[in-house]
Amino acid sequence: MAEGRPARLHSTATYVCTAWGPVSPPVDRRSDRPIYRQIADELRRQIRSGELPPGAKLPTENELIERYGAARLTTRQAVELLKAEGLVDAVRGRGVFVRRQPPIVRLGSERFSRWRRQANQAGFFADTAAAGTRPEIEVHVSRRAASPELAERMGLPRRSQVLVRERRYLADGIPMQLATSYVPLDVVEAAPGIGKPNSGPGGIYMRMEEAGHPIVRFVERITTRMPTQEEAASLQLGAGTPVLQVQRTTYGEADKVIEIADMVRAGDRYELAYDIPGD
Amino acid sequence: MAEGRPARLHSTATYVCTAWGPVSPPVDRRSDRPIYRQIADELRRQIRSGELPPGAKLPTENELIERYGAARLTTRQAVELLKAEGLVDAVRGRGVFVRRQPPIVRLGSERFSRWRRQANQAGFFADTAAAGTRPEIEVHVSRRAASPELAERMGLPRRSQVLVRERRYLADGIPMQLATSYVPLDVVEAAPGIGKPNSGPGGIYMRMEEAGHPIVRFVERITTRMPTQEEAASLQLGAGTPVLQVQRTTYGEADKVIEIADMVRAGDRYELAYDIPGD
DNA sequence: AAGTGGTCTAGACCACGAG
DNA sequence: TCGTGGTCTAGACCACTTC
Repeated sequence: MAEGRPARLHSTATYVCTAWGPVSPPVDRRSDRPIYRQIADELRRQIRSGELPPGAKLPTENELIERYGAARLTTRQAVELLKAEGLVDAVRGRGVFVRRQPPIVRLGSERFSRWRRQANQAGFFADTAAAGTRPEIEVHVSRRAASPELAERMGLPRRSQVLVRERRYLADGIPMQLATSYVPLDVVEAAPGIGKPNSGPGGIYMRMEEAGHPIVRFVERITTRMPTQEEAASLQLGAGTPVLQVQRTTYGEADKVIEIADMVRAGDRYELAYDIPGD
Repeated sequence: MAEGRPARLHSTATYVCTAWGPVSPPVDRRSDRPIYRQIADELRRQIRSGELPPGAKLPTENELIERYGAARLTTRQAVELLKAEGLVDAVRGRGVFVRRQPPIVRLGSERFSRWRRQANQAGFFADTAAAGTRPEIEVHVSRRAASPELAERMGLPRRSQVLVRERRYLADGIPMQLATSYVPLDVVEAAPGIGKPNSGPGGIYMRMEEAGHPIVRFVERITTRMPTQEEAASLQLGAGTPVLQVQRTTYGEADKVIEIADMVRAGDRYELAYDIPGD
């Protein structure tokens, strides 16, 4: 395309300004900064400044090629950079678009209060109710021998059997988090509801407290990292979207570990809040 | 290179096995999965399995080209994918290496206890002492008018002046976090040490409590995202490394906000832990 | 000097979406 | 059908590291 014609600035522009030079800042080919980074810098600036608001369409590859006089791969490298930064999404056949920020769910530590559990205001259903979204939970329950690491974390003898609850949580059909919980079998025997896919109103914490395993405290450990390929697919994460990894330990009386929960949450859809006493 | 010769598997391999087919799983050119993804899959598998342990050198581009019979750009795309996932680092002139995991600093909420403050065991110096590393803090102090958003967060009238403390924290010369704190001027007047770059033993929280502004509670809000270019440079983050963004609000008596701290922490160097009471 | 990864060009064919 | 982005090839020159 455009063979034999002089490079133009915008495929839809009038010719008036083409005689005066580029409208978009041209690349400086003598600069140490690679051309693809210069192009990315300019697009990034336009996104940050709001010239290209969320949902806006970036120039097509052919437009970038004409605008900056670069090869196709060079313009693609620029867009790849923005994709890795989580700023844009490419859709084959349509174009490249500035990413829209999804609504953020705020999880406060107050949602662990006993009052909430007893009022059936705890857990994912309450989280979605607060956000006005439709909850959906995929559950798989099994029993298996704990790995040495897991047994260590739970204070159990090696190779102890544990109940395993694997879940995927969705709000309005959008995957929010993956979670795997492990519960010692003596706790499950005291509160059989825990072993069912649907653990009933108030969730497994309510079942535990009904069965004489009051919850004394939780500890949550938080890290972040890029998702594995499997996590990115299961959570439908865009490129350049990290995950929050939350590892929760639930303690009953006498510091007994009554649950371990390993969670992987979509990093662009959650905000976690914690209260810390001043003394 | 290798013009006119049939593609071989390893540049250093004997010819014995080449008659039998590739040693590394070959790419399936009829598969729907792009070749560069197939190459990345194989390298990722070797990294996860420990065949390529942290610090190990990946095959060079020329080796990958011969091994998989692909073009140079195709093998580069595979390595680019692994870089974006944070699994490897490329060093010009040397090669591509499996990334080593840096030591992780665990921050527990107990470090906010009054006991720690009074024993001078609070803050970044105590964090590094626990980790056995040498602390370094770059501080810039200024005063400026609060933005409307900041005034809102602090419960101050619009355009109020606030003290601004901007810091960069390093441990053994490695950048760990960027932080900006805002303190209302009446608190600074009561506790002038807060306005000095070195706020003295126990830090600004100790100064506040000495000056009759006891700390009642903290709230920390946590999100994750990819760093900006500036943050990635300042924190010396490798490709594919997200950040933890922590926004802390410090409350004094009568729910007065006595400090706001916005922190950006290297996502691969921190683990945050919080205690949550069971009631 | 040789080998490594970084950048760039000029083509090609394909799958997908919209008109 | 046409324009879009996705994949792939076969070259080229460069900067940097190692020997």
